[in-house]
Amino acid sequence: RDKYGVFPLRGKPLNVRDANFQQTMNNAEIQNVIKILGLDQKKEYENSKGLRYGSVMIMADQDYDGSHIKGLLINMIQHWWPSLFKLKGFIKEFVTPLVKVTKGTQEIQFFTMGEYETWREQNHNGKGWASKYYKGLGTSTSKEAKEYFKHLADHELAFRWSGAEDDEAVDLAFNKKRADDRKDWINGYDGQNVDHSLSAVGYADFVNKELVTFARYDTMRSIPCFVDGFKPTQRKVLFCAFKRNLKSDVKVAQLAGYISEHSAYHHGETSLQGTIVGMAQTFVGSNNLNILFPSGQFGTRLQGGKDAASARYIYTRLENITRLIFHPDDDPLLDFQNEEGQSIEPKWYIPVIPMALVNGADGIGTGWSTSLPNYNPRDIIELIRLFIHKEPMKGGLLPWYKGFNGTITSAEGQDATNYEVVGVAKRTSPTTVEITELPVKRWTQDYKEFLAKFVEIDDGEKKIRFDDFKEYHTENTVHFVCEGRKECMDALEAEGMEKVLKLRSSLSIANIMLFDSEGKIKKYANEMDLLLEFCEIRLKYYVKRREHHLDRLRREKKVIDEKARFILMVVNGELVVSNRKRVDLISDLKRNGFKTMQQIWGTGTDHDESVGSGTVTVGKENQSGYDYLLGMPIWSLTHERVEELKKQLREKTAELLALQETSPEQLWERDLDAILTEMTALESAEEEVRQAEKLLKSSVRAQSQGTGKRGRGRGRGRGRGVIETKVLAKRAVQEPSDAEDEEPASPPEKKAKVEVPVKDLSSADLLARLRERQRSRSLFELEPDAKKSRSE
DNA sequence: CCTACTGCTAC
DNA sequence: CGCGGTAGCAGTAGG
Repeated sequence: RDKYGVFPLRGKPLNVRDANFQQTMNNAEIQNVIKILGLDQKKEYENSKGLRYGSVMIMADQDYDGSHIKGLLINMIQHWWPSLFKLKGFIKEFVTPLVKVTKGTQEIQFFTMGEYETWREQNHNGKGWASKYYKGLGTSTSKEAKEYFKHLADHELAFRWSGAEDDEAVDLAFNKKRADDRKDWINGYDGQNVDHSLSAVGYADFVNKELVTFARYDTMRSIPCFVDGFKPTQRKVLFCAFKRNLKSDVKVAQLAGYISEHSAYHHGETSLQGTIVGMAQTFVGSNNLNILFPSGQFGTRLQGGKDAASARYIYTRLENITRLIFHPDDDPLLDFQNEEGQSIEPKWYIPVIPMALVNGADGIGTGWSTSLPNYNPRDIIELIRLFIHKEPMKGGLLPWYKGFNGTITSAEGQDATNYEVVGVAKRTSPTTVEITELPVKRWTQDYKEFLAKFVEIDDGEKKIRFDDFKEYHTENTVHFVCEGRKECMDALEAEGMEKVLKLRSSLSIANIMLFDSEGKIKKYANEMDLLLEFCEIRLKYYVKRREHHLDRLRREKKVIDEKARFILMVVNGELVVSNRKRVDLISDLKRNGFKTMQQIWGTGTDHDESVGSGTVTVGKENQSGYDYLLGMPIWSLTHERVEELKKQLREKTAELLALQETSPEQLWERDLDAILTEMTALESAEEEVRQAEKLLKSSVRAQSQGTGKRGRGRGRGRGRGVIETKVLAKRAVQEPSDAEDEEPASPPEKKAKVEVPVKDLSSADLLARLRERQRSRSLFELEPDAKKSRSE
């Protein structure tokens, strides 16, 4: 306690290299470190004299983000106190074991995966030893921590400066302007690791062997794969939704826990919860086809989804369309990964349509970032059909966002990478302008603050200003009604409403970076480049799918065939099974040409036979391979059973013939049709809700007229403890004059009971009913499995 | 013209 | 339990 000080950092420290003065001065973490060490900004240090400590030892989790944190701290010293950076033994790190193995009282710890793997190879794959992975510092117990400090020398690793290349390495990693250099840095990584068993490591080695692994990982987790459009975390969500067969609602927080457990997710659950919420959002500007259903408040366009309720209040399940897009027949073709013996999500899914284009993508990694807008699934499907019929996929696609009422057009004169997105404003009377749509990803709340500037100042100087504006938005639509003097409105119109009201924004497709099917990062010139590559791989996978299932059906048919023949021989007395030696029986079967399970399914396959009445697993206990015959219950050795099998055989044969006569292209088109049908159903349900909302809105507005309230102010922020739709419905009935959701300061007017027209009741009611109906729409049987899911 | 913000998965 | 700070890149909006 007299000689050591401990200071816990909170998350990622500031990258001081290109931060401005203000930001660094305001950064509490940096200021604390300076104060604790007694650092002097201007001083050149020849030794640690004048400092309050002789050295700094960084102790971070032994994971990628831990490496990043070490790097950021090194970066700070290198940038501000190069003399200390060079000072021998001033910066050190504390290394903790990654894996410990125990056998009785023996214990061995490993500081690198390399060491551990070597040991395993030399020790019969670690047989007889129990292994424990240390995922973070928190995995270690207090007792272990004390052990570490007792043997400090084993855990201490000093950083060593040996020349300009060390400074260059840190600059390469943290200079904001060197993203392109970092691309080469990451691509050039050869897989080497820092040897944590040594006593010192050079800075350049740290950067090139350890920090680079963070950079690589950061890019992989932030940038999606073009095949399914998912980042790894999103893929884990879908994998677990399938694994859990998520057909009935589960709490988002609970689902996140399930995913952590079943897909080797090693990060914080809030981050994961955010990913789940993002996959279920439906507001304009989010998903065109959400694969998870949002049951509860998942956020709206009012605040770009930031207004989502907490993960413990909201529920989700698979959308009906999800399994139509990620077809179960493709599952056997996927390359499922393995982590620490656990089968986890595949390298990528192979959706029927390119989901990367449908829902777009945004991501920021190290070295690379990506940005891809959304496109219309119907347009995409039309182009896919052209591809299927080997016609040229002429024309391109325009970005498209479901529910967006403005326009998106190719920017004129420019290169083909820019689009213009325009909202909607209309002069509806000499003194009125109505804004009914904002550019995509301009959120209503932000825009309201912008509009407020038009009413703020009345210095007589401003040519264009509003006296007032009112708001009649819904969750899904924008509606500002701006009132002002005729001269102002004339001036506004003359200058161009879209320009002055900032209803124009642009959208670029110049940075479409995605991982390809081989896991290599690749730049796509435009959406058609991506679509074409998708179509090619997808068609290959329809060929594969067809072959796989033809093969499966043939083998399944053979099993039924053999069973029927076997039973027939038994009941006809041609084969005696009772009271005989096992070996004789088996040689009888062989002589009669019966195939073993292994012969039918090929060697090494552990196929579950689920064709007959009893389920027999091959190759577990009995090696004869005839269990599927000899293991049949005695009561199945009847003529009736033979008839039943014959019927099964006919069905299998029909199925096989049908598939034989279907081309891969036809399979694809069939899947496309199914998606379109479901989309149509979804859209009509949404349309009903929209109509009901419209009806409700118009009646509310009619009632609110004449109250003379000003639709201006700071907004009331988040409604706490209430769901927005309920507020809407409730207010429509009880406080019609307050329906704009405004004026936080003034208490609700005390009124006598408001007469509620019948029309209102019914429209509010209708809306609620429709929402509920949409909510419970399901292709699947709902299962009352609350208890089951808990036990899982 | 340069700065600052935006988006998103992570700490 | 909610809020807020940090990284990383490319492009757009703002002062």
